[in-house]
Amino acid sequence: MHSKIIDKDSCETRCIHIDKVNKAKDSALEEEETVNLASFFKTFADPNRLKILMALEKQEMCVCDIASFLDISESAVSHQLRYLRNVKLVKNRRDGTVLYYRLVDEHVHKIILTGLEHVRE
Amino acid sequence: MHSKIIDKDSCETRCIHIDKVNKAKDSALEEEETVNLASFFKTFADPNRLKILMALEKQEMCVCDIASFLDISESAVSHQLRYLRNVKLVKNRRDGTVLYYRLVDEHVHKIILTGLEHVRE
DNA sequence: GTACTATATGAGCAGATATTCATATAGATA
DNA sequence: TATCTATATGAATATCTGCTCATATAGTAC
Repeated sequence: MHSKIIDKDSCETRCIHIDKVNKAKDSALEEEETVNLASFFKTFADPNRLKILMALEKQEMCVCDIASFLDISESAVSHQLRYLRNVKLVKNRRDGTVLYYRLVDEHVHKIILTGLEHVRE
Repeated sequence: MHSKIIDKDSCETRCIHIDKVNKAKDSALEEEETVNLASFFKTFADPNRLKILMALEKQEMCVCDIASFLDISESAVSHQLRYLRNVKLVKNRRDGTVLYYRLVDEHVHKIILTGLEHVRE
């Protein structure tokens, strides 16, 4: 079981359990899907972005409200909102010069809740 | 409703809807808990770490198996496994010189599944 | 003991990322 | 029209992150 097997596709790679490696490869997601999934989690991996998402779960807010809430610059908020817009987690509506942001994804709540379950042990 | 209100706690901050800001502050998590939550999501935000976690959902694997599976160096894998050990998502058992890694958290599966639901629309 | 194997670890580095700052733009008001 | 307000955006920067490389360590085999 511990026999050394050299993988034929990459001569550099040492591999003890080729059956395990093959099983992992067979059940793995497509590369693109994995990258997208990691990218999705990255959205929640920044404290300020996470705070914005959690705040927007309760109510729509404008840029300067969020800046005041987070105590960071409006520019920083605007950059984060662009990020969240790009990944299609928030949308905005305009009322005069004010832009009100809101969540547009029903998975956000579920993701955060599941994460909280872990953090709280 | 659009009256300009200056927040008394920070004179620099402009704030249009102080009621919304206060509501956001009231329902927000503790700073430490938010940071921990963001940190937890960061674990899933790297493609290689995510692949390791998904592979370990199926079976325990040793370092060189994972390196072969991901086609990255054993050192890189070892660093990522240390990361995952530190955040208490994996544990290992020793058999001679070989260390077999496995998942130790039941939330991993749920988090990944919920993320996948989103990525797949 | 020595030699070998599997893994761990620290330093260094290249690329990513979140913020700041200065400037631009869209809509409101006069 | 000009000016003000709320937000957007690009460039620059400082910090963070994941990898490589060299070295160390723990266990095995002799």
